[in-house]
Amino acid sequence: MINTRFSVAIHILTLVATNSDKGVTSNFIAGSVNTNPVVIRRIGSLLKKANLLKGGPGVAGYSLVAEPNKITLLDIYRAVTTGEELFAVHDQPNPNCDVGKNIQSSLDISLTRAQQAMENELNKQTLADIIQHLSIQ
Amino acid sequence: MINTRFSVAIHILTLVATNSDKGVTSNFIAGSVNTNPVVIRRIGSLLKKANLLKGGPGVAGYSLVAEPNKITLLDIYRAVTTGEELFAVHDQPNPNCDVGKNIQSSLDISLTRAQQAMENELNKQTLADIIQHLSIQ
DNA sequence: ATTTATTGTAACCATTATAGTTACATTTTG
DNA sequence: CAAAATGTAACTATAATGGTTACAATAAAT
Repeated sequence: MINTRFSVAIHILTLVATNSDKGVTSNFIAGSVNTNPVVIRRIGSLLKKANLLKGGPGVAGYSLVAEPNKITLLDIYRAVTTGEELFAVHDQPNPNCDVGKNIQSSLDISLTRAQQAMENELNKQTLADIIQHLSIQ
Repeated sequence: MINTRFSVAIHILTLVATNSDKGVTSNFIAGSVNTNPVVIRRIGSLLKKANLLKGGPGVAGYSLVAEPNKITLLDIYRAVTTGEELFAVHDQPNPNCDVGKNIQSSLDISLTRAQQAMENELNKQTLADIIQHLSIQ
């Protein structure tokens, strides 16, 4: 299971997008996510490195760098999973076995396709879609 | 990152498929995967519950229930991730916040699509594809 | 029948990841 | 200068993961 940083990151960006009038502080966000403000700042830090969020020490609250319909879920996913693979593959299969010798590259072909398919779908959806789904419950 | 049980499960089934003459024991498999036989038997147990493998106490080695081209990677994925979601969502968002109140169902819509896309791709690939990739390195 | 080899599973352990927390330096605003 | 934020290091508790030992249960071979 992929950890909650991705869903929390989406939550953060959604709050910033829908409260652009107020100062959306880590404290405010933590109250909505129901966690500690440091957890928010930690993920906020990743989102800033990915150029999705603005803000900094002294500045009260975060703001978006781009419009919600320009921020894809893939952008957010990549921000919080900095380049890691979706599927782990076991380390040291036996090189003296025909299967062990080649299984990693064989797995790589298939698992990369699955990851690609997921990322393609994330790339079709934006923060604006998330916001829209909020209202039509 | 998804744990190595999935890739080890594929490795196990590949060995069983390509060594149907010999008795493919947990010991033999462990030597190829490079782990402890109990780890293999543990995953083997899941694959038996999913009706992908045959074998049992007293019987030396495992054998396949179906032909490799009838076993999809999705079958294997489902066997080792017994029904759990791909993406974790944080637990208790604040119900007194418009975003917190609805974010879980909004996330569910989007993340389910991404999981579906991945599973659709896994469903297109079979154990036979894995075996074929082994030889064309 | 007895021996042998094997699987199934419980129990335990070490390592790692995760999320929460405290503390404090840094920075901007007023 | 004071107040209010953020950034980040450091520490903690909890849980997941994979490895290991141990042993009961089973089937095959002799």
